[in-house]
Parts: sequence; structure tokens; C-alpha cells
Amino acid sequence: MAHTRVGDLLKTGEIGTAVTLQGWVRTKREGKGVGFLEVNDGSCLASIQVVVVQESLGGALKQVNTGAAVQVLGTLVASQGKGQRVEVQAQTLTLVGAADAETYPLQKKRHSFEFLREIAHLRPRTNSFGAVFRVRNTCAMAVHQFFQERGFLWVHTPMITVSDCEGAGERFQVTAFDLTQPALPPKLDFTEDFFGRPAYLTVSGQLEAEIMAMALTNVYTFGPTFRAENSNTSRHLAEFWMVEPEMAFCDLEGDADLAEAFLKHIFRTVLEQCPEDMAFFQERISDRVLDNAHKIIDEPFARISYTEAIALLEHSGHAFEFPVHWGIDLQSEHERYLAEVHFQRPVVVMDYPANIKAFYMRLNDQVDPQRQTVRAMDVLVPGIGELIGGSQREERLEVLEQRMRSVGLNPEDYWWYLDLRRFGSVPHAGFGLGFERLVQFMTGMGNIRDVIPFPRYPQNAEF
RNA sequence: UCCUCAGUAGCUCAGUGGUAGAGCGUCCGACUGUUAAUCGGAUGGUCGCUGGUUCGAGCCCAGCCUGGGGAGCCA
Repeated sequence: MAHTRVGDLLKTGEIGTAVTLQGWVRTKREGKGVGFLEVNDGSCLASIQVVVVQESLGGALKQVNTGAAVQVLGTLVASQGKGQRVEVQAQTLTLVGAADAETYPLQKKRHSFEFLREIAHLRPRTNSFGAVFRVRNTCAMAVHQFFQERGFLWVHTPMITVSDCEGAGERFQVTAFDLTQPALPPKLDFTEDFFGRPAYLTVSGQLEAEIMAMALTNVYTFGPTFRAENSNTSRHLAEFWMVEPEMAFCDLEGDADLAEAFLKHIFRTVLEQCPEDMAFFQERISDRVLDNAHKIIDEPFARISYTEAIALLEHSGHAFEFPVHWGIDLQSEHERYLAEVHFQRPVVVMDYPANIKAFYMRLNDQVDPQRQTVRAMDVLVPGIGELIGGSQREERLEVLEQRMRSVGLNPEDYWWYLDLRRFGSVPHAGFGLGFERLVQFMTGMGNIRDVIPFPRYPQNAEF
């Protein structure tokens, strides 16, 4: 059915044109002679006002309540009232789908995000969530645009893996066993299972992305990722989307350069394409949203080494709950001090101690044996903390094997990963970005569960 | 998983041992080119669950459940 999007009508609709409008009623104001509907179709933040003359359409208006789906045939006219440029003078009003006013949960008032989370099937119909999902969409398109313009290939890494690697947290097991039949042998025989061995949902596409980069040079993944951690925070999900570029012939500095250009591009694109939604977040969610965005776009990121960061924290005069000394992993309070208090903008911290980072990160040349570091980098941002984590990968076969053994991994289990170092190995680097954290940072939304349509977290998989 | 705060009407909350409340929503009416409409009236409750203390518990105690915030793990 041909119809006109609300966003087009409000922005560029010409007065006097006939329109077919379809959408959902946000509110109704009914008087004796004339009634008003606010109709929204998600195409933009604003709703459009529909004017209904009671004597001709009053009967139809009676049935139309908040939440109802309607179709309006009418004419776009200049608004007599204040608050909008144009409005639709209705000739016919059709109730497409009724909504019972007494039981429809959304009212024309502000609702708490906690309440809306319980009705995640209806919350996209609110201003806040409409704005979140439009911005999320624009972020996703900007991710692809950024990499595609630079010749990166989008590669599809598996969601089911058998490699017991990465050490990146608890995994969800995947099995074809019927777990409702407890008549299992004393010891599960996974050779009888679907893949012939234990299998899991992926916690990262990085190792496979490295394979692809060793042939295609520059690649990225963008897809769902799963962690079975019992994390109950405003920054964690059990199912989230991750962006992982991987570049051959690239070192850590190139990796950090890419991360910075990447974030600048995403923010610039969203500010250009979603100005109304971003203004909404600035006004209603967090008054730091636009300031954050402009700092990302306009200012170079701060860059310091881990060792410098530790010294900076030690001399900050700030009393931290977790004492600071060389060798600790940076705690949330440390990351936030760096990004929010000291630099007040994103900061890239590089060259972390080897023993707090993953086995695949490239060892730096030893300057001080007591202070062995690896080529890791984290991008820390105000409000969120770690937004991006990346590294230059260890490309030297012997060093990598040694490193794996020292952390208790069996190199034979990673034969294909090591083959990449046996045949045509090159320096390479990449990073991982939690997509929801990006959207969270972009919009100022306080809880990550409110930037994904259907959040999964412990004890919650409704909808 | 740990710490902490909370759970009372559809929503947001008040009620600190003695008859269950307000605003908003909803419904009815009035009024009006309205726009968080306005005005009047009405509607609305397993006080999270279970047990305990007490003459008497929304309130005190214990356990559990659910949610928020913080922490850890991480992206």
C-alpha cells in the first residue's frame, strides 16, 4: 500500500498535497468540534498531528485510542496551531488495529526504563527507544561504510566453535544431546555428540578473522557474540554484537590509528544523519552526549603507555579503592579517572604487562625482565571505560608456542592457528569493539540492556 | 558471584505498630484549534512470596523471589 512516511511529510511535505498516512496513535485530544491525533510511524522522532473534524469523522475517532494503528487519507495543510509546521487534515480515518485504552501499557507520560524492559515488545513505540534503534541502525551502516570504503572485506566467522581458546570468558555449550533425558553415562561421550567433541557458541571471531586476514589482508567481522558470564551490570550482555577488524602488515600504532579513525567516522555519520535523535538524547538522557561526540570527532585521542598511565595514576593524588602499582590490571575506577578526569576524552593505553593479557599478543622486546609487556591497546572513553580492546598479534612461531605453553595451553590444539605462523607469517593487528557499548556511549543510555531490542542476560531471554 | 538500595493502584511514589493514600493514566461529563490540554466526578489494592514476633504488621524479624546501583569478569 503506497503511503507517506511521517518523516518525509514533516521535513519536505508540500502544503496542499494529498497524503495516505499509516502509523500508531501516540495520543488523542478530543474536543466537541475537532479532535487531534498524534501519529507516529518510527520514521523519525516526531509524530505528525492529524486534525479530525468531529461532525464528519467523530464516530471513527471514538474508537481510536493511544496505541491503535490507523490509516488516514487527507491533505497536508499549514498548521493553525503552534508547535508544528504542517498537519494532516483528515478526510477519512480508518482504525486498522484497535488498542484497548484500559489495558494498553504505554501511557502518554514518561515511563521508567526498568518498566519498559518488562514490555520490550512495546517499548520500540516510545520516543526513547525509537531514537535508540534509529541511531543503532545508523551506527551499523556506518561501521560497514567505514570498512568498505577502505577495502576491508566483511567476513563471516562461525558462531559455533570447538576451539577451547581465547580465554575470553565462560561459553555456552552447544549440543545435540537430549538433555531432558538424564540417562547419561557416567562420563559424557562427546564423540557421540553432533560435532564429535564439545562445541560452544563463539566468544570472539578473532582467531578466524586472523586466518582471513592472512589471505585477504584487511577484513572485519560484525556479528553476534556470546558470553555465559554471570555478569549483572549495565555494561554486559550474554548476547551482543562485536566488530573485529584484522589487518595484515599492520602494527599496534596502525591498529590504534584505525580505531581512532573508525570512532570518528561513526560519530560524524550519526551526528549528520540523526541530528534530531541526538538532540533528544542530549536533552532527555544525558547532557554530555553532544559534548562527547564532538570531542571524539574534533580532538585527537590521547595516547599513553600503560607504564605512563600507572605513573600518572600514582601521582594523581586521587585515593583509589584499588591501590595502583605497575603490574595491576586497570580497574574501572582507574580507567574512568584517565578518561573522565585527567584527559576528559578518549585515551588509548598501550603496551600492557604480558601476564595480564592474552597469549596471542605480541611480546615487546625485553627492556626490563621484570616488566615484560605486550603490544596491547585499550581505548577508554568517559562513562563506559573500555570501549575497544586490541593488539598486535604474535607472528613469531617459536615465541607464540612458548607463550602458549607458559599459560598452560597445548600448542597442538591450535595447529591451524600456528600454521599461519609457519607459512607466510606477517605482522598483523586488530581490535574488538562491543557494538552495544558504542551505541550506549553514543546515546548516553545508562544501561546496555536498553540499546539492544531484545537483551539477553542472566535469567532473562523473554521476547 | 559479591556489596548495597528497593518492591504499596495500570505507571511514578508517599505512608516507620492502630480503618490503604496522592499525582498521572483509564472511564463519564463539561469546555476548548488542541499539543504533558484544562475543569468536575468516578474507577482502581493478594502492600513481592513464605513463615515468625505482637492484642494488632504495609511498617519489626528470618528466609526466598524480583528489580535498580556499584564491584568482579569482560567488549
